[in-house]
Amino acid sequence: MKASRVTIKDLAEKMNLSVSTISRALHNHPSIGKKTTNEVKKMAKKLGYFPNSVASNLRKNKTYNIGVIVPRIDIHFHSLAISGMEEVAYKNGYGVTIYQSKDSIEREISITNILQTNLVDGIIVCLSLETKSCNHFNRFKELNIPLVFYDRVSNDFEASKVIINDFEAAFKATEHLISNGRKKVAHIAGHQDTQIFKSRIEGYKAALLKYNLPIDDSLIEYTNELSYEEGVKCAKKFLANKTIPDGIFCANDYTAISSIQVFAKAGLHVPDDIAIVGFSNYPISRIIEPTLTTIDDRAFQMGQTAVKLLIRQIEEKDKNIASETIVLKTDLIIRKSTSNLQIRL
Amino acid sequence: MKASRVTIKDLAEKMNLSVSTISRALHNHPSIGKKTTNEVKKMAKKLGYFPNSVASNLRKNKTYNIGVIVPRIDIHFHSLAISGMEEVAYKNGYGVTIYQSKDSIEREISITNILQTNLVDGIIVCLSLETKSCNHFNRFKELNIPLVFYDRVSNDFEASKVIINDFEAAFKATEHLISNGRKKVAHIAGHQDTQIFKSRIEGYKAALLKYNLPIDDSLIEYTNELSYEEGVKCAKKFLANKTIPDGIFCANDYTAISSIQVFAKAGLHVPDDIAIVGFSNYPISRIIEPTLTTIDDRAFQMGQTAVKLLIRQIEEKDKNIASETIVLKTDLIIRKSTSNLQIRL
DNA sequence: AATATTTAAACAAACGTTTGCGTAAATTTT
DNA sequence: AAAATTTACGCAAACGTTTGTTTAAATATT
Repeated sequence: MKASRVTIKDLAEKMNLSVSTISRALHNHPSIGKKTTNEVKKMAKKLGYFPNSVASNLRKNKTYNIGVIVPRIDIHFHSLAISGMEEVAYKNGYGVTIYQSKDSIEREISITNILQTNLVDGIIVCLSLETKSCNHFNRFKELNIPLVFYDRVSNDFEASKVIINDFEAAFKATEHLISNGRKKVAHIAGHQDTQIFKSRIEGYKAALLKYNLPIDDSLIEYTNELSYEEGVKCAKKFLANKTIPDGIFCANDYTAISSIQVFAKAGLHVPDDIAIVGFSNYPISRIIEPTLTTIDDRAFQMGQTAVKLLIRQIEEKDKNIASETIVLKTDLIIRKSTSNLQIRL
Repeated sequence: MKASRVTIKDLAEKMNLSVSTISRALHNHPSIGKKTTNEVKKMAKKLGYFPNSVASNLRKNKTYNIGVIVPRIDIHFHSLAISGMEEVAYKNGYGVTIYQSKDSIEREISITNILQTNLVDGIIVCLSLETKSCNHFNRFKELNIPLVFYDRVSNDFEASKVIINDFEAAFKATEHLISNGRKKVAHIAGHQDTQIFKSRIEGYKAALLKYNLPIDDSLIEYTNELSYEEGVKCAKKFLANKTIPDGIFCANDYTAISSIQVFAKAGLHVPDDIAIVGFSNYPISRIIEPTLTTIDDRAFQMGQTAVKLLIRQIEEKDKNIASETIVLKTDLIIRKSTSNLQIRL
């Protein structure tokens, strides 16, 4: 029943020292004698003392806690990113508290309220799909709480950002298809309110342009969520098209996989008849048959980088570090869904 | 530069009231007049007051924070579970701070230290693979901090637990294969130091026993991590076996999928020649061809339930609630990898 | 030996809340 | 109209640290 923790005060009484001496001893403060310091530490261990970080936080006005807002945790991209965040945070003595916006702006705002009362040292955000304005993040500037965006970032809000070059990645992916001999390259696009999907379609178009291929609107299908099911629909539309594509660049892996399956079922061969490129390098992409050529979107590294940036801003707050945007290199991972070495069975 | 927050004290001075009155007004305490209460709230809003939860936490000795230790965040099972946790926690005004043990006992212990100093209100743990003893959790009993295990739990440590009935699920899965007419049912097993994988193999054996089928050791393959690659190896061993199985119950989806692929490549038809059941109902299981019959392991619900249990214990701490073990119902999701309605092409 | 300096520790305030207790003023009861 | 009760608020301590300032003792300097 006696669940009361051992405090510095307890140690002080036990050792006939003042609380300040105990506190300093535990932190190796030079003005405390070696002998006392060691004795204090020994006694602390003996009594099972653990610092109360809440008290320390209050006094120091610092929590060593990072608030993270993600759309959903169970999306592989985000869970990987969070894993990267946790890793770097842990190494630096920070904890990460996770909140899901579930792509709702209302919830995103509500979470910012929580973060504000919780006195987090810094914030990492991947914006919800519904977020148009970032006004609800303004207060963190006033409060001098650093904020780093990753993946879905705001162009209007000045803050550090970690992104990949979606344009370039999409360009590379499309170029890969073209250099593979494909002339009718289609695209399954994401929601155009989101910058990253806009960039991907632009990269796609730029690649067509560069190689003097026409931009054919009937070869572009738009989806809301890039779900597997939507991918099936898009692929079927392509199948029913006047000009059936011989290559598809899909804005994510799920739609790429459904495309593979739809076309295979229709009797077309992937990649011989139609080559397919996805985006994200989800685990499934190396398992599906044929294995899927895709863009590695560096989720883990994105998380790591976001926290590194954030911690630097937290710990050099006085220096008023300028925000920076870090663009991670993406890789095109070439697998069998575009490999022209594959021999038709 | 002036990044100082508005405090209760500021409000008090501004309104010529005492801090205690402000505090009470903000909490709708009955002993503060309606008028004052409203005025205080209005002023709080006007000045942009946000409570400092750290101060409140210190005073109330409660953080509304739940510490979660998972092996890895980017494993789909855990990210789903965490999503469930976050959902319930959020609804109840709690935050979840996530730590990855990375299946290392050393790290798990180190995290418990952090949680102890952080004064979390409760803890949720899925044990690391290396964890043999739970002594490092004992202190939370002394500190009266509730702890709930999920999935990988300890039998020796008295605490609330949320699990599925792995034995029963494995039994169901195997029984399904048998009732499908399979006589030579194999099993790809996980590491036998982990209870859940032990239970699964036992359920498998019990089903064989019930239907008077022999337990053939050559039809059981053990893996360390149930990885896709290991699954490939196991499936190939089965292929090279004297008696090639006509059904496999795999302890997870990845090995099930590699089995599907290995057997298909070998010219066998799934499910006609060999039927395959997985475990977990990963997203990939409804995408792979043939779609995979599998056990839904209720990851999301497990997370929800764990937090519900935990919060109950936190909020009724004085009542000294007895620990309970909740066993979630699993579902066998029948798909094409075991469907005998499938016609051989 | 008197003074100056260094060393080691104590004092006390502060961080922003919450909350038990006390107390005027307002209201009700007799 | 005096006493009892209720209403509305203030006082002050407490939560467990951290840290600027002070102080006493020990050592070094003249």
